[in-house]
Amino acid sequence: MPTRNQLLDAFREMGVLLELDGANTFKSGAYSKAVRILGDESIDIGEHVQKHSLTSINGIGKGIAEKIEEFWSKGSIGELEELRAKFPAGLVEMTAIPGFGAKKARAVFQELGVTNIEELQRAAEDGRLADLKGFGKKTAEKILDGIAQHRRHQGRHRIDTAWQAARPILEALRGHKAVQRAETAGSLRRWRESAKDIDFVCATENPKDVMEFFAALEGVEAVIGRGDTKASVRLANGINADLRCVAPAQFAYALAHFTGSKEHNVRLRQRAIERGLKLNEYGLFPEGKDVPLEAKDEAAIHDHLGLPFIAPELREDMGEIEAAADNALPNLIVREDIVGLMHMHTTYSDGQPAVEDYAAWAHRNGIAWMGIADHSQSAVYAGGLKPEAVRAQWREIDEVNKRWEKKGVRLLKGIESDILVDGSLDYDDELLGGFEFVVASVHSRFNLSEDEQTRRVIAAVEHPRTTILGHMTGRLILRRDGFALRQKDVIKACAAAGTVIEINANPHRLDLDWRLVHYAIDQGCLLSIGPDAHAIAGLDDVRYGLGAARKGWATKDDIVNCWSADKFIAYARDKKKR
DNA sequence: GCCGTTTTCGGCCCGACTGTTTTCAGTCG
Repeated sequence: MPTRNQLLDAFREMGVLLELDGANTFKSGAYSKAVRILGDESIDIGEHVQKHSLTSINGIGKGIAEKIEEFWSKGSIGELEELRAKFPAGLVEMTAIPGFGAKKARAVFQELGVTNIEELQRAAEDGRLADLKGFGKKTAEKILDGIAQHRRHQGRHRIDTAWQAARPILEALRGHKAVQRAETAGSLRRWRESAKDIDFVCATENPKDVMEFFAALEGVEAVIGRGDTKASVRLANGINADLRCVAPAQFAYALAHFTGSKEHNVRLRQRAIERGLKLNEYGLFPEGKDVPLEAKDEAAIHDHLGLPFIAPELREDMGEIEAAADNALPNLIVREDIVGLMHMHTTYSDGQPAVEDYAAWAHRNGIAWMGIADHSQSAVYAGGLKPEAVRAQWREIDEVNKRWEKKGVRLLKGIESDILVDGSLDYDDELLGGFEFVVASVHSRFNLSEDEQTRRVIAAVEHPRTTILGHMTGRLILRRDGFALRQKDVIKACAAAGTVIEINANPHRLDLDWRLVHYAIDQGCLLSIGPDAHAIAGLDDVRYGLGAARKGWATKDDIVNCWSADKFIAYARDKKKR
C-alpha cells in the first residue's frame, strides 16, 4: 500500500515535470495544489479511494482523482512515467535552485544537453551557459551561487534558526529614524516549522535610506538584489532575507500580503473580487478607483472584507476564511494563558539544570508549576533514572517545594518513560504510581513496521499510568522524518483513553505536527505544550510550541498547561483508576 | 487540471525585480 508521502512526492514531481513539458501553468499548478490539499492528514486517502469519493474534495477533480486511484492500486502513475522518460531526473532537482525554474531547466537541457546540477555547474563555469539565448554572464554567476546555496542548506531553515537571524535585524530596522513600523512577515510570522527565507516589511517615507541601511547591516554577506522598495540579501548564516518598504498608509496591506500564505492571499483576493474590490499589497481598491480603502491595521482589512481578524498563524487556507465568515474562529490560546510547564530534564539524567533551577525560573517568569520529567532507566545513553534515583529525586523535589511554595511555585514529580518495544512502560506499576504524571515517549526501535509501531504506541497510550504521549513521531525537522506510524489511529486511541498528546516545543521536533493538532482537538483530545528542555534556555522554546498550538486552532481549553497544578495532577491520578 | 444559481467553456490573483532585451520572459512570493 503506498503512503501519503509517496503520493505527494509523485505529485510534486508531476507538477515540475508538467512545467518542464510546457504544460498550461494551471495544469501543473493543479498538482501542486493537490499536494497541499492532500498533505492534510485528516483526509483519509485510502478511504476516499475505496469509496470513489475523491472528487468530493474541493480542488480534486476527475483527472487527479484518477491519478490517485492509479497510484493507490499500482504504486505508479502512467503519465508520470512517460514524463520521466522525457526528462532526466536531475532536471527536477535543478528547479530547486533559487532563481532557476522550469523554463531555464528546459532550455539548458534542450540547448546544452545538461541533465543534472553537476553538469549545470560545469556549463556555468566554462561559459557555455552565458552564451545561451536569454542567459548571460550574470545569470551564470547567479546560478553558481544558487547551486552552492542549494547544496549548503537544501533551501530551508528551522524556525529557531530563522528567528535568531531575524530578531537583531528587526530591532535594527525599528531603531532606524526613518522607520515608523517594522515587522517580520512570511512563514516566520505564521510560525511555520521552517522558513525558506526571512521577510521584513517597513513603513517609511524614505525607502532609499532604509534600503541602504538594511543592505549594510552587520551579518549581511551579500546583496542579491536591490530596487527602490525591495531588497534581498544573504545573511552570513546562509539565510536569505527580503525587505519591503512601503508608505505608512500601505503598511497593513503590505504586511498582510507578505505574511501570506500565498494560498490564503489568493482566497482573500477572490473574496475582494466578489465584493467589487481589488486587493494587492498596496491596498484594497474599489472597482475603477485608484484610492484604496483606509486600513490602519490588518483587522481593518479583514473588516473591509466582512471578516473578523484572522490571526497570522491561521492563514494557511485551511478553513480559516470559511470559519471567519461564519464568525466561528477559535479564541486562540495566548502566552498568558499558560500557567504550567511540563517535560524538562535535570542533572539526574541528561539535563544541565538542577531541580531547583526550574523553580527559580518559574518564579522569575510567572509560571505556577513545572513538571520535571527526566529519562527513565532504559534510556541508558541519556542517563535514565534507576528506581533509587527516582526516589532520591522525589525527596529533592519535596525539599525544593518546601522552599518555594510560599512564593507560589510548585514542582511536579514526573518522568519521561521510554515506551519499550512491546508498548509497555519502563518501570513497574508501583513505582509508576508514585509519579504525579508520566510522559511516555519512543526513543528506540524507530524502524518497526507501521503496524508494529502503531500497536506499540497505542498500547502505551492506553496504559493507565500514561498521562501524556511525548513527541509522537520522533521526527527531526529538516533532518529526519518521523517513524512509520498511523498517527490518526494513535490520536483516536488517545482521545478514547484520555491521554494528553504533547506538542513538543523543541524547534527540532514540533511534534505533534500542527497540521494534526486541529484534528486531535476535533477528536476530543487534550494537548500539552512540552518544552522538553535540557537547559534553562530550552524553556524559551515554549514560544514555538505555542505557535504550533495556535496554528492548530487550539484554545486555552484544549491545552493542559492552562490548568492549575491540582487539576492536572487530579486528572493524571483519576486516569490511573480508569 | 479545476470549476460553475450568469457559465460544461473559458477563465483561473497580482505585482516586483532581474537580466536580457529595447518590450519582455522568467522567477518569486
